[in-house]
Amino acid sequence: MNKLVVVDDHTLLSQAISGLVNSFEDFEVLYTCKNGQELVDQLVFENKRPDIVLMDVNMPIMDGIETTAYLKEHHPNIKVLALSVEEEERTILKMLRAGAKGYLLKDTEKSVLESALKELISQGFYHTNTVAQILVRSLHEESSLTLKERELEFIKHACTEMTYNEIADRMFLSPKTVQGYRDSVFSKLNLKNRTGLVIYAIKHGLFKP
Amino acid sequence: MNKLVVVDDHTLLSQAISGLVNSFEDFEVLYTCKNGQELVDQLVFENKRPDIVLMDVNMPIMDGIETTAYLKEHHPNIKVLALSVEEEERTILKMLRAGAKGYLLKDTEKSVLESALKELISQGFYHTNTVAQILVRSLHEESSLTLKERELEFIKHACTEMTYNEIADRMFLSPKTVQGYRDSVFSKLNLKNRTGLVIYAIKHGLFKP
DNA sequence: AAAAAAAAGGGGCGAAAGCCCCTTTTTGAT
DNA sequence: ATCAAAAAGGGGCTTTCGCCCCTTTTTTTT
Repeated sequence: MNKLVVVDDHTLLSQAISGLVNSFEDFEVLYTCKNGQELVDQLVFENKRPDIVLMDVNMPIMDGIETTAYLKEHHPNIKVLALSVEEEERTILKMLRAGAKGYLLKDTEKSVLESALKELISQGFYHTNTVAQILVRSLHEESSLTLKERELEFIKHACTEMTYNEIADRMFLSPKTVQGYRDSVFSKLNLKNRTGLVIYAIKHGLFKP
Repeated sequence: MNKLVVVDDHTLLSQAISGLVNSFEDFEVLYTCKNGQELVDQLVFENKRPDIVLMDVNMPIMDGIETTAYLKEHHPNIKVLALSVEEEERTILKMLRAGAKGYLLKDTEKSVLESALKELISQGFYHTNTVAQILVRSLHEESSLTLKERELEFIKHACTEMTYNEIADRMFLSPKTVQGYRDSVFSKLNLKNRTGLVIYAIKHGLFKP
């Protein structure tokens, strides 16, 4: 019997999915969580560790990407199957990069869910044609996650005690444009704040301290 | 003839000092500045480079410590003589660490200023007994600039995407206490914001990225 | 030439950061 | 036992951040 946990802030949906999964052979849902934090809290109990987590991407408190990254590091045996309405390439890539073993759109057939779960157990991963295409495409033609020239410039300036307004002055741009760079960089790299950006930049050699 | 520049936000004072210095043999004041930024702006002109800068510590825009550090890096030939009302050990040490060749209190005799300037030219530095004592003391008994254990802990947490409130939770402290650590760390290391702290921490091995 | 991306700019708003001030509690040393 | 610190906590305020939204301008593609 494969143990599952469903993580989704929409309680109704997570309960509905639980029922569905329980109707599959060899699969049972241990419990549901409203966000990643709840899941992390539950994982301290040995008997509450699932084999698979059905993870929503957009959640409050601790979102799917963050939670998946956490699981990858602290519970590498738990397989994450992302379940989302998001069709955006950027989001899908972020989830996969965080360590998800598959990515399902919420409007897929229940039979697809079942075969996805089965393949997850037997193969270790499951990817629809769409996702597979995106994966391949991301190898060639720069992905939407790639940082632009101007954004890289911005990052170097952000690794400084300058305020964004001062950075705007230095780059001969309006403050609003610089804020735009910040927002897109945060989104691409899945960062919460400037501190995170500085650490990222140094880790990846974008800025030498 | 040794060329001087006086940098002080109190125009009257800087003018008075200029007059005084001009009355000394072998010394003349080129011009005065109201803050470090003005000085930096002037230094692009070859004929405006002084031998000595009489530098106030507390100034708006760009303070004495910052300006001295800038000069140390970009104009190492220019000698900075700090001139301040600040008697605090921490401030004095910060100025000297930034590269000042001497530190005079504003209530010293004009004869002391004259001999300080002369020694600055002949010896390269000038230190009163008081300052010399502080320097020696700072070698033994931990200086007030030394980071405490708890502050070092805080710094590690600050190199994270956590907010200060989250850091407080993690350290089992009130947010206000953590804010206190931030303020004292900023003051001791002469930092403007958390970005600066992260860079400092990584540069000095307090945090490994 | 038309359509589609990309780059630049902007409004508004709540949360976080930063900076003064100052008090209480704990701890350590004489 | 007393006194002086260091540590912890706090009030109040301004600025900066971060995050939505959305428009205009420029460049690229077809």
